[in-house]
Amino acid sequence: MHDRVNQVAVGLFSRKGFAATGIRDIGRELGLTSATLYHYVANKEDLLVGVMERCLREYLRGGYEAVASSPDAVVQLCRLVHFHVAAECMNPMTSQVTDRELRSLTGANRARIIDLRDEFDSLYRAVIEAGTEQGCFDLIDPRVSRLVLVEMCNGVANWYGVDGRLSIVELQDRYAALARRVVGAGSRKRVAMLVDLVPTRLASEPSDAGA
Amino acid sequence: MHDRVNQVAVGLFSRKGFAATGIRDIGRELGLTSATLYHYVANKEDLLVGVMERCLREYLRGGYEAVASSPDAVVQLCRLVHFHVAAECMNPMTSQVTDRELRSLTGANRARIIDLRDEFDSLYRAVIEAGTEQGCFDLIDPRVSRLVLVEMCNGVANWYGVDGRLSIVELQDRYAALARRVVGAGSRKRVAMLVDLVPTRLASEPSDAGA
DNA sequence: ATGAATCGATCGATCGATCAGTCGGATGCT
DNA sequence: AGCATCCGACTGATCGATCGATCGATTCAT
Repeated sequence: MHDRVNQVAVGLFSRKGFAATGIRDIGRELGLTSATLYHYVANKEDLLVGVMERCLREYLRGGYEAVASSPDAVVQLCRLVHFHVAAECMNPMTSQVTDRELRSLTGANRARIIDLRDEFDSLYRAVIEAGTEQGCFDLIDPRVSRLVLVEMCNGVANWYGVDGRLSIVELQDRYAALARRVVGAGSRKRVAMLVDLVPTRLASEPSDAGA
Repeated sequence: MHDRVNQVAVGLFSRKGFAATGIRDIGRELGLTSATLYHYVANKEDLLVGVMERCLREYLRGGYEAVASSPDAVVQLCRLVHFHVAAECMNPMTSQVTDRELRSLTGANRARIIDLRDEFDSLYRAVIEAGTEQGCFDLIDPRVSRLVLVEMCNGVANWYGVDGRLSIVELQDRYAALARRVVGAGSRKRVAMLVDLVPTRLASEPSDAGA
């Protein structure tokens, strides 16, 4: 039941935003009273911060695995982007909420989530530094390149799902190729992708069956 | 005074979100009662939709000008990205609100803003089609490339201002170079930038003097 | 005197959250 | 088997606060 609460909440947070979603809205969609909801959740912000933290930890898990899977910076980048894109596709609503609702958090919660998000960004920073040291990147600007890479991958969740003309695998390949262009790593070298590096379908991601 | 209302509103909408911002919050920051605010604004949603529409119309104005300034698709892309990036830098909060608060609009307002946003996206689509016909682009995927271009430019507003280590001009050049890489238009050809294609500082953009 | 700007008071609605209490099934004791 | 107990799920009622919005009245410059 905890999962169902998270799914319904993420669905509403993603569609209407955290502040515009009432405790009663979540309960109604579950056939519960708002009072009952407090049996599963301490308060509204804890519900949000829990979703965001579990999402970011999954991103970090896969991100670290992708970067650690090879010493070659080009391979690292391709695998990181591969994972990032697939994770966004499999959890579009959860990712959207995690991306956009930072402003709804207060105090220590906000600080904790910011740290996790920064830690994920640092994976891209590490890959870019590795590529620079290895001399296999032709960077226009390290910082701007990193911001563009993160932004373009995060953006997938904004349209994937409503526009699913491409499969996840097709999208992964296109994004990896684009990422190589962004960092100036030619497409000469062929990169073998790990098939066992699979993002998790988060428990907070709505099944879409109710949409 | 209408401008000051818009500026304060955009500042709060950008920081806390539309739904989490109360009418009284806006008034307080202006030294006004919530009742007085209704002398300048019909209602809360009209305040938001006005800001968004004026923002998008400015984006469209400059976008059309950029694309119409040359028949060469590479030049069109560079100038479009140049303008887009500069507009985001000069109006980060207004752009952020326009990007993120679509969900807060209802009915006809939402439809109207979606149309304007789609019209702006179509500028990128037109440039990509022109580049394809002219044979000067080496595209990985037309649709994905367009989404990535729009997303990476829109993303500038998310960090510019808090991290202003680069001037607008420096950022424009880096983004234009990255955009050429994304569409596979080599950096061989030199593109002269129009200096008179300048984005407007919107009346709704806070002066930052109060921050 | 006309009209824009401003106010305090107030409307009904909704907000997040709390409370005491009901219900049914599992558990443990005799 | 019979009874007591406990606990998780759940509820209606209600709290104080705040929400967007409206009203008549007042101020003030032209």
